[in-house]
Amino acid sequence: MHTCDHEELHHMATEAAKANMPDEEDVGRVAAVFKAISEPSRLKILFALRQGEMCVYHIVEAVGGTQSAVSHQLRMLREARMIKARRDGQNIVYSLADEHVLAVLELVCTHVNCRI
Amino acid sequence: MHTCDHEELHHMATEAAKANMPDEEDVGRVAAVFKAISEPSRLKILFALRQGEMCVYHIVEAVGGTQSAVSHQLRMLREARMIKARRDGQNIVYSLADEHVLAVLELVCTHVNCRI
DNA sequence: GTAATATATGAACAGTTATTCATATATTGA
DNA sequence: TCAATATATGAATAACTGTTCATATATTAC
Repeated sequence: MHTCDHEELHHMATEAAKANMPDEEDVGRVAAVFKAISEPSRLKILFALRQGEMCVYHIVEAVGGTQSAVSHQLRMLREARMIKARRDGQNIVYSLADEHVLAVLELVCTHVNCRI
Repeated sequence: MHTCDHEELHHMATEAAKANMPDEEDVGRVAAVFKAISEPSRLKILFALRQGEMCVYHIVEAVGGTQSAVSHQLRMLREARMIKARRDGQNIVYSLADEHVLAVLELVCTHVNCRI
């Protein structure tokens, strides 16, 4: 049996934690969002799109890498609803999905002392 | 040569994006934070610690899994400065690192329509 | 000192993921 | 219709990551 100095306090926290734990599905959806923006290559795309909407060719120019790789990454960001796409003639134009995206980026940049 | 309807506008965005892109090291540090909280198992630990500080044994109780797995996860969260640790006798007591952590969680939960 | 408890860690394996390559789809202009 | 351009995608592979198992470290009680 486990004991620690703050046994009762911690045990109450444990019970509360279990009671207030989001269900597996919600945890998974939140994790998926973080996973989408946890790779440097995808993160760069988000940083680039702070400047406004861009088509794929220009995103490739801004962040580097091949068209194919960027396209795969764009799909993941789109599926996580971090960016949105619209067609404009031959081009697909991407932009940040909503204000949450920028807010999260800014929060974490502050957290790691990175000025953006 | 690439062309699109908003050629000049996009090109300016591309140039601005390159100019304002954080350097590789900063991108990496931001990505590392998101990576740390992009696994359901680690995310659950953060959700659990919303209730207050807990020692490892109680975290294991709250989130499930083995002591070893949880311990590995705790290390990653600690290295990403999402949680902090203090020793209390035989126990190591963990808690959320600062207010940013909760703020980021709440933002993303809102984003995916998950009430926490 | 030893035993017991709490936590951490290294190595190995299994599962996941990012990139590359080749190719497919969609749009435009002729 | 066909050619050119822009973007997307399936499959394969290489790199990465999470978990498990065994073991190590640190603290307390005796």
